[in-house]
Amino acid sequence: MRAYAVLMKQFNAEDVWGDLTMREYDVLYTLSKCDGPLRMSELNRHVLLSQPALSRMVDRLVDRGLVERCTDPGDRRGVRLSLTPEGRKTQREIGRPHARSVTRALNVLTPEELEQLAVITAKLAGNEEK
Amino acid sequence: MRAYAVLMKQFNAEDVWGDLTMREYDVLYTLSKCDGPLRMSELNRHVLLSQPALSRMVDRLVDRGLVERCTDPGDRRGVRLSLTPEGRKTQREIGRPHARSVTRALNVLTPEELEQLAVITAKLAGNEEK
DNA sequence: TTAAAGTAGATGCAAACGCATAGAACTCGA
DNA sequence: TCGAGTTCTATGCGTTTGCATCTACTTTAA
Repeated sequence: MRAYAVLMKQFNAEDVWGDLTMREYDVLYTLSKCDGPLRMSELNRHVLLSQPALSRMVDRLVDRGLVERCTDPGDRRGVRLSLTPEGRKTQREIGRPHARSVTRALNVLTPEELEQLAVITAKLAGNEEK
Repeated sequence: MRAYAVLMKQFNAEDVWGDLTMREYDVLYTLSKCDGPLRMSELNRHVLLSQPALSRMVDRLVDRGLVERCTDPGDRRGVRLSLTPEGRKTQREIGRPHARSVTRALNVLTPEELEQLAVITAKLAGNEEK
């Protein structure tokens, strides 16, 4: 957790975020990865935010033309979220320099350690239920 | 980051926090570790919060009698923060069950992986400057 | 078929956050 | 020793967050 705090502060201090917050970028990034529309609840699993907070954040991103929200035809109380072309563009523009920051931060690790970290985090993230 | 989000949501869902938030506990925990009074800025390095937010959070913890704030005699613009006995007690009461959650979460890792994780996070956290 | 229970997402509201900035204390060179 | 620059923490203010709750839709089972 200490490591996470340190890294996040570094990333946050990097001047690459344009007029997005890191959390907003996180949403755009997640949407850009799992292509195909995502459900609110799916997205919520990836982002460290409460469901109402995420709901309103998506509101704002929709208002700003970065995200599209359309009701799921299969389950009409659900929602399908996807990036607009504009949103995809924004994500890429910010993602590029951010990826460099991440690479730089991870440079202190040896290749074996990187590999180990990948395995470990996958295990931890996979352990979703108690 | 995915792993962090998953773990944090698990921990947050655990019903062990009493009337503290996780962030507040984080402050109490940090103070309990580095014994001897901490400076605001030191504390801020450990906690993922902006300086003003931390300042106000300490306000609240002082009001609630968990933390003590006295001006540093050596540098009179600075502040020395320490737990009150009450604060120490609260930290321990919450820390115990929380530690169990953490242990449980880390149980999916092998002892070697735990060791590797410790090394890796130490390296990442040590890399504070760009 | 239909009422009860369950699930997905939205909204009211008070509390907490971040940004910008202020104020007070220290430092250092002239 | 005095003023410019820096550092440490606090405060004003608009925005965002979380909790509780609500609405709307789906599922279950009688």
